[in-house]
Amino acid sequence: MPKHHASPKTPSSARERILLTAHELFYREGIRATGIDRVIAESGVAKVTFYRHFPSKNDLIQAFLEYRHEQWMAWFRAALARHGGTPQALLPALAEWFGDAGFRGCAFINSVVELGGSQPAIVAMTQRHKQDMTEAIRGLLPPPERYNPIAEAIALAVDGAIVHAQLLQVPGAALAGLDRILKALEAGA
Amino acid sequence: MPKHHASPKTPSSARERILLTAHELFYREGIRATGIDRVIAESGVAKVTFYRHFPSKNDLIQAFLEYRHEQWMAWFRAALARHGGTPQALLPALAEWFGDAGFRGCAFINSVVELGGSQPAIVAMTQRHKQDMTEAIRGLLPPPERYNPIAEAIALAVDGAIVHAQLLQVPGAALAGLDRILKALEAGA
DNA sequence: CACAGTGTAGACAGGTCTGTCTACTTCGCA
DNA sequence: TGCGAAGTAGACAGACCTGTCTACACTGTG
Repeated sequence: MPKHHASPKTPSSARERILLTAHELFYREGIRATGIDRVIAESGVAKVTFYRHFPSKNDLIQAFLEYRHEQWMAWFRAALARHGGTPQALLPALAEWFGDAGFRGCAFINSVVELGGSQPAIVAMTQRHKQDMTEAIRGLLPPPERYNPIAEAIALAVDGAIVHAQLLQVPGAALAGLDRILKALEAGA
Repeated sequence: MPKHHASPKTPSSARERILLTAHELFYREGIRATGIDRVIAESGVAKVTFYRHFPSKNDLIQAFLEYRHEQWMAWFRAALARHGGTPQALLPALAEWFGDAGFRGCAFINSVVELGGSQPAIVAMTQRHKQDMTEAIRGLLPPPERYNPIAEAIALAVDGAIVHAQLLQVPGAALAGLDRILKALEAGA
C-alpha cells in the first residue's frame, strides 16, 4: 500500500496534518499506545487546534478508520487491476502489502481487537470495510452466478493470510497457504 | 471452550485466583483495558500478594497466555476428537466456541495486536500456539504424505474464520466460508 | 515459643492519559 | 481598523495506571 507522504513543505491544513499523523501512529503503534499529546507534538498543532477539529479522541479514531478505508480500498482495487484482475491477482497484490516494512496487519481487525468492546461504531465500520473488500474480491470472479458464493470464502482466506502474515512474520508462508486455497476453490468451481 | 469455574467456595491458592481472574478479564475486556487493581480486587488478594506471585504485569500477561494455550489446546483436541477426528470436525468444534457468549476471537491474535510491538515474547508464544494448532489440524488428515502441506492452508482458513466470527459477529457465515474451503481442499487432494 | 512464609488492607509516588482552559498571535474580510 | 476564525504554547485538573512500601495477621514447623 503506497504511503501518503505529507511533505514537511506542504502547507497542509492542521486537520489534515493531525489525521495523517494519527493514521501513521495508530497503525504503527496501536491506538491505545498512542496518546493524543504524541499526535499533537508530531503534527505540530496546538491542543486547542486539535480539539477544535476532533472533539475527542474517539472522533479522531473514527476519522482515522474512514481515511484508512478510503486509502486501503483505493490501493486494493488498483493493485488487483494492476496484477490482472483475476482471483490470482490477490497474491501479488497482498505480497506488495505484506512486504512493506510498515505492515502490521489490518487496521480494522486491530481496531476491533483494541476497542471493539467499548465502541460499537468501530465494529460497524469494520463490517462495512470487510463487505467492501469482499465486493472487490467478487469483482475478480468470472460472471457465472455460481461463483458468487465463493467471494465470502476467499475474503475469509484473505483475512486469514493477513493475520498469519502479521503473527508469524513470514509473508511467503501466508501467501503460499492462500495460493493453495485459491487454487482449490477455483478447481472446485 | 469450557469455562474453568473457580467456585467461590474452592480454597484455591492466591496465585491461582489471580491467574484465573486475569484470564477472564484479559480475554473479555482486553489486556490494556484491564488494570492490575481490577485483577487484584476481583481475585481478592492484596497488592503485595499479587506482586509476590507476579513481579510485573508483563509476567502476569505471559502466565495468562501460557495458561490460555494449555486450556485452549486441550479443549481443541478434545473437541476435534469428540466430533470425529476428521477435517470436517473443525466445523462443529469451532461452532461450539463461536457460539459461546464469551467468545472474543483468539486470545493470541488479540494479544499480538495489543502488545506484540512492545513484547517480543508474546509474538513468540503466539507463533508456538499457532504451530501447535496447525499440528492438531495435521492430525486430522489421512496418512498419505501429500495431505501434509494442506495443514497450513487449513490453519490459515481456521484463523480467517475465527477473525470473521469475531469481526462480523455472524458465526454461521464464518463457518460456511470455512466449510467451503475445507471441501475444496479435500476435493483437490 | 519463635520464625518464615504467606496472607490481609491500603497508602503512596510518579507517570501517563484525556480533556478544559488561559493568553497571545496571525490572517482574511468588511 | 475591528472582528472572527484559526492558529500558537502550554498550564491545569482529575482519572487511571504500575509498582513500592508499611503495618498487621495467620499458619505450619522446628
